[in-house]
Amino acid sequence: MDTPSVKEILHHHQLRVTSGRCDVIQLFLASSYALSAKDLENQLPQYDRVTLYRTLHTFIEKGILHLIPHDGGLAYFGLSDEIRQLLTDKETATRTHHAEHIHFTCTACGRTKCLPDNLVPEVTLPENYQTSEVALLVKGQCPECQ
Amino acid sequence: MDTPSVKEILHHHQLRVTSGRCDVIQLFLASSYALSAKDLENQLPQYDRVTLYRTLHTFIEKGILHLIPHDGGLAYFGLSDEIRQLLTDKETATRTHHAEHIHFTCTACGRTKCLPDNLVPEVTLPENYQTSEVALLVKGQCPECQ
DNA sequence: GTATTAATGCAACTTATTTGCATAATTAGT
DNA sequence: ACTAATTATGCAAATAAGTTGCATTAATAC
Repeated sequence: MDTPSVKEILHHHQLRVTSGRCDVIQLFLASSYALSAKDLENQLPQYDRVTLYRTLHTFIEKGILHLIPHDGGLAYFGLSDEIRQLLTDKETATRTHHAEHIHFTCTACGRTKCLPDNLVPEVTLPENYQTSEVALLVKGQCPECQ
Repeated sequence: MDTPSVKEILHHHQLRVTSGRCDVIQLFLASSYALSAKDLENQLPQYDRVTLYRTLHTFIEKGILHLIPHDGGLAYFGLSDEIRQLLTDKETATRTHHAEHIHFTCTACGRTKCLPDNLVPEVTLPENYQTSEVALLVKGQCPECQ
């Protein structure tokens, strides 16, 4: 059905290995851009909308995907850093893990990409605010659109 | 109907002065938190849903409001910095204008607040990415929830 | 291979947002 | 202030996004 490592990911999270879940993970791996539920529907029409929504929720809960902050009223998802590193570049898996991400949205093609999280700077907030997580969203033009 | 300065804002943007638009601006001024279309519906039930949606869109186009990046499937809006400064603290209107914002979402009460944009740090992106705008989203606990 | 448990698909529902069109209100020019 | 021109509003209805219940099917543990 699949490469062994995708199955491993599911096993490690106590999830049954189904073709739907494997296809969803593969799609995220292949796309390198953040995807919405709508994107999944379009690219995996063999599965019911409801199944895709439930898969997304399950993956969020298990930490396989994360929600990507976005301007409009559409939820976007991306592979969490741990998973991406496990499945693609095990060599670089030693780099430090922040709870922080940089997301880049191209104003030309509209796509959102997860960038390496190694350049998130320190943030200072007003008094009495406690920080638990920092998300950095950058808009501009991506390499493909220049 | 209103304080003169709200009317001025509408005039400056070539928008007709209507009670709906004034009430929406007043609501944003009063709330100090980001609001969704649903929030407007709840707090201004005298206006039709459609009117509120259209008002939000008009204000976005004119730069009176901005969309606030958000995790989930709901669009959130906040007064743009220019407007907020014009209407609330003209004394501090001399501070530098970035195209940058800090938004703070409290994990306890769920509300999102626009913070002063004076502490957005420099961001370095990979090669061939052009930055036009940086949005910084911080999650944690707000002063009221501690 | 069977029992157990979890995932899927379908139908229907709720919530979010948009569009068309007739009516009402605002503004510019007198 | 009065009328014409133009824009905003409300209503109805449509589309889009996301959810829930339940019966069926598939995956796993033994």
